[in-house]
Amino acid sequence: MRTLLKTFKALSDANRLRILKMLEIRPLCVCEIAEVLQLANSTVSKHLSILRDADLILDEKDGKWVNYRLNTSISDEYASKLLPLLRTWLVDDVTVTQDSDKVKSVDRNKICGL
Amino acid sequence: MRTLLKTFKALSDANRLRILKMLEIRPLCVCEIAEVLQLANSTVSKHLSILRDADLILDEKDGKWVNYRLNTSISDEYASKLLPLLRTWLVDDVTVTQDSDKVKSVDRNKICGL
DNA sequence: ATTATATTTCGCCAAGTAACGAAATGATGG
DNA sequence: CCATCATTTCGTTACTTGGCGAAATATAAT
Repeated sequence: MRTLLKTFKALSDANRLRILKMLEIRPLCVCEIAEVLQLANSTVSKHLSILRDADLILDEKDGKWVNYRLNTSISDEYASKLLPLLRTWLVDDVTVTQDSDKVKSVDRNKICGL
Repeated sequence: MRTLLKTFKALSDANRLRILKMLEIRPLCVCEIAEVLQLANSTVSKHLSILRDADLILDEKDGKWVNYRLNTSISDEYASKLLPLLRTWLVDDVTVTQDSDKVKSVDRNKICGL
């Protein structure tokens, strides 16, 4: 129950859903996500830790960056069922499609060092 | 997005998950649920309205009672996918199985008029 | 009609959550 | 080693949420 609740709570925030939909395109680092969502890096970092605690995403160090990507492990009871569903949802959502466009053009080397 | 968020938020509370699992057994009225969960009727009524707003359950007047039951409509985008998943989850949860036992023995004519 | 019962709505309080900036942490590159 | 940059953690603030009891609503029974 505890784990399932953690998962649903993680999915109960608009910015976290936007992050998950962005990660369907490709892995992203904190500052790329912060740029697209127009949120402080610390806020995005918090959202990512909540998604990671719910086993919805995984993190991977890559030099000075941390890449976050969807957890596609089929052994995970909840993520393996919910993430594929989410992939079929919000496909026509205006905000989500705008985010996707931004993700495709964003470059971490340009935006992070502001 | 708004609708999906409403659905996930509705699923993000332990008592509401317990209610949904109880409704897998049979339709229930407010006071039966309140008896099993040991919560005030007004609290249960609030939970039920949240689940109803998320289209996860339906209500049906039955004399002085209101019966709540799972929304099994296959046309509902989110409920039709999430409720079947939930049915496969929490099957071994101690609290949920205890609730199920209580649901099978509870009688609205005995407990409601306290 | 009046009383009783089931449910909903309202107002309140305590606990949890999302946001930010500032400070702390960890890794890179001179 | 030292400076830089990405990320995380911390402290604060505003808002949301879940709980209750009391009052309001609606139906049933006398």
